[in-house]
Amino acid sequence: MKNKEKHFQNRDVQDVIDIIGGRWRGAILATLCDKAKRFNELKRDLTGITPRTLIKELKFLEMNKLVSREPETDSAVPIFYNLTKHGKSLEPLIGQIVVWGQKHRKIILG
Amino acid sequence: MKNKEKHFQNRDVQDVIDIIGGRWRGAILATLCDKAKRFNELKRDLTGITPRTLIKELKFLEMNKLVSREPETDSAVPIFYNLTKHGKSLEPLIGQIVVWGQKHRKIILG
DNA sequence: AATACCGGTATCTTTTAGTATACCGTAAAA
DNA sequence: TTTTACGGTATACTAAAAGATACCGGTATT
Repeated sequence: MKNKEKHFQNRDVQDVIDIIGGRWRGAILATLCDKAKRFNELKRDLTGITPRTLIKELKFLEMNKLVSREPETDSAVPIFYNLTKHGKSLEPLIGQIVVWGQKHRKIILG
Repeated sequence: MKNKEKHFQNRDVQDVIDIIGGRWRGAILATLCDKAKRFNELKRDLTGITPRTLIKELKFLEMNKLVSREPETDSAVPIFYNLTKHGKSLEPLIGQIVVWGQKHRKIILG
């Protein structure tokens, strides 16, 4: 197999799935594409998520530099979660995912 | 919020994650982007997968019309798994995922 | 005739992800 | 001053995914 023709490494795909996959991460990122949100705001928007899961996923996304929690300095000011610049770079990808998903639904149902 | 500015529905993203997510599905699809493969060939390429998991995921992908198992007619001819046309339509998406993943790795490690 | 590969299935155990629910300190609103 | 919202933490549980391992009938190979 020539290098030019070489295809995706499994790991490459898996790395990304590990990040945006799972029950909630894609949804969290997608809803933050909208705007920065506060903890309880997220909890309301992501119907059914428990605080434990939410905080766990947010921390994971923070660690992966996709989401920021601001201000880092303590107290007095309300805390907002937002996409980082890096997180925003996912937006077109998520957009394409959504488009494909809608097409897919038609094929499966139609 | 104007409709034009309306953002992704959580469900849209989740639907797709449900399909390409999970420990192996992305990898299976990615490796089938390469070429049609036989069961044991897939098993070798997807290092560490058990036959139980492989057959389960293949059936799932078949049900979702992303992968075909041919020939359907029984026996005598070797069985190949391949992407369907619909499955192939995932290829650009997977490509974009891979690109983003590589960029992401640099950011996390660098 | 024996061995090995193919395309799986069956059973059991472990791991992981997610759920349920209660609670806590702080701050602002009523 | 009692209540409510915020931003979580703690503990315990459950269900789903995945792994380990053995096995099986059919075909091809030696």
